[in-house]
Amino acid sequence: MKSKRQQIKDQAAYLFRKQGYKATNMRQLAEAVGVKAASLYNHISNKEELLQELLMDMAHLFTKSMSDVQSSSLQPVQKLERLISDYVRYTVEYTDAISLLTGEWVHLADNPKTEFLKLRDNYEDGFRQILTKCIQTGDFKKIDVDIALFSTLSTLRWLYSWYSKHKTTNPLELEQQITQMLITGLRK
Amino acid sequence: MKSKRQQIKDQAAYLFRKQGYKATNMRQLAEAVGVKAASLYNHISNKEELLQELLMDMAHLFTKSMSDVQSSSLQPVQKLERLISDYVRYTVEYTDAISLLTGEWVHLADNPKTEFLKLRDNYEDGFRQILTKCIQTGDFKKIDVDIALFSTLSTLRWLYSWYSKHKTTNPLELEQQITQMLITGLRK
DNA sequence: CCGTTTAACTAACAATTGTTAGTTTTGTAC
DNA sequence: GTACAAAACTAACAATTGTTAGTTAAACGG
Repeated sequence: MKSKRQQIKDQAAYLFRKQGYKATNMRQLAEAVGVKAASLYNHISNKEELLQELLMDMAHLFTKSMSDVQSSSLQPVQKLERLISDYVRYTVEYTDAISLLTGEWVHLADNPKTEFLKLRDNYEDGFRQILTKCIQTGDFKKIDVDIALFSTLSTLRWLYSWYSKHKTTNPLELEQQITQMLITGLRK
Repeated sequence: MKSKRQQIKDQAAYLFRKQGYKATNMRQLAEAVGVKAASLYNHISNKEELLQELLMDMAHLFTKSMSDVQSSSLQPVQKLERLISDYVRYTVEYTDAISLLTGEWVHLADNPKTEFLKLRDNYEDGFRQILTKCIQTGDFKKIDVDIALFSTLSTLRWLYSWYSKHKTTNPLELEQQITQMLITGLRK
């Protein structure tokens, strides 16, 4: 059974996603949890802590994914496929929290914001290095690596919204379709 | 010279993008315009009107782009290329306002929200029809059309954030790189 | 049972919010 | 220069916000 704290975080993720962090107030959150607003403070210290933890939980997930892939002995293209696979899995499992990565981090205070963006940048850098390797080995064409990085990450970052509308698709097939789309493109 | 109303809208777009609609207050907006908060109401009727107009201006831009392409006699693949080209142009010209399309529409009241989403859905439908045509003609492989649509639109919708970091790239080259990335993929 | 901790409640606070009323200044047409 | 409209200002409002204080009820170990 889930701790009250986790229940609060889950509801917060749901509401922050649907309405945005700033537009969600503690009374709404409390009602969703089934409690009065003041009672929330027996389990959390303040509103921003919720956003902070939700975002950081996800950021650490991706940091782990990246460092696992980096320290593996896979080929560059396989590394890329593994990153995509992880991303799809996380999106399916933590749809609400993942959705916050897109825009809600701007509401973090300076310190946690900096920390969050550092992790985000590290992830992007790791991704870029792997893409670069894929080009060097000749597996990928000599496309602008920043464009490739941007297009790939965009697709992955929007995945949660797509998944919300197509929950039926099974994750494995989804992952394969996306990988194929990104790697071989649209043209026959 | 720009009207005061337009100046207010421009600053609103900038602040809404940077901080979010809910996190931006009328006193901040007023200061950015160089005026006291109450004076804004000589030019606008309320805060939400600003968000509404910013979003609707963009939505109508895309609606126009789509209907122009649809009524043209271009080949399906050329139609797609034209849509991408328009999207890049708009992104470069209206970066701030375009960025609001991503997440800030949730703060619209029910009525304008419905209207906005209708236009958005129409655009997506038009896009899907063109992609379907590209597959039927044999120009594109038989990929899941919803995946192709989703991946393409994701890349376009995130473009504003990429452009903000790479303002140096000229739009035409950007458009060509993105088109190539989407259509021929990464693999050599 | 009892004593202690945990977690719920009510009530209220200080701050911030969008907006309005009323007034003064600025600009323009004659 | 006077009259009128446009647009700025000051001051204040009602509502909403996150959070705290103080208190009561539930849960639990001995």
